[in-house]
Amino acid sequence: MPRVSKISKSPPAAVEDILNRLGRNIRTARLRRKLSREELAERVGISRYVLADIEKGKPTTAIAAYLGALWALGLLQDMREVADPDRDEEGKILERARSPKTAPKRKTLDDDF
Amino acid sequence: MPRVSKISKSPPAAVEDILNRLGRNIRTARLRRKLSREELAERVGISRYVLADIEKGKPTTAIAAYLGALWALGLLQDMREVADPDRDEEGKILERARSPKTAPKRKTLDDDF
DNA sequence: CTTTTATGTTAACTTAAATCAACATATCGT
DNA sequence: ACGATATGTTGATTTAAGTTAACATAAAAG
Repeated sequence: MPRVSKISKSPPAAVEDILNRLGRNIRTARLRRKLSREELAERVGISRYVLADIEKGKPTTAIAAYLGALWALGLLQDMREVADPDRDEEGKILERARSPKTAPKRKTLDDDF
Repeated sequence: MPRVSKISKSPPAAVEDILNRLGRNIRTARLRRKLSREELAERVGISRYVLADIEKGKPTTAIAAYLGALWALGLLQDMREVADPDRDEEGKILERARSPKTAPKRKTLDDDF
């Protein structure tokens, strides 16, 4: 992507790690299934060059290409819970602090005077 | 990405679903943390426009932008197990079929004649 | 060894991803 | 109501992502 973002040019180590990991995992899954790059790429709908980039963990490659590879390998379901609000404990705490779900008990009756 | 791949132009429904989900989840996490698009985008190292694309689930956006958003929200660890070979049961079966890990028991002794 | 098959590398080309500026329109707090 | 902040939209610009072709090298299969 032109005017390449900082995040793509030099991603934080954590992001780079995940990217390399993902690439390796996709490669492993492909080899286990005895697929060549060309075969898998064709099923995904990309060129073999992009699949090579994916296996290398290239940051600037379109997310759909990565997800397409997972999809063609039958591994897309692993993405379903990513950033799931139900599992985002940090977020839930912050939300609760703002708008307490349990209605605060009134100390006194509304109409006591 | 120019010469846009088929997978990006018209992703399979499953991929589109995951993409929309991811976008929504990132948005939810951002709002819970009371961050504006501009604030989060700046932390990620992208423009507010790209973050808007991400929350819409745009297929052609660089994977690093998506991962950067997860990272800035403290949700990147959700990606660690995606396509993990240890959890790829389908792949493990295929591999086992090819090269049986348990050495096949010899029916007869090696030196029986 | 020889022939496939898989992958690496380079170069040329097309086109849209990402940025910025400017303005419009919510949405929120006071 | 008001002003401030957040987000939507448009157009112009830049530049690299993705494609193809061609050739090189590596690894399997015969």
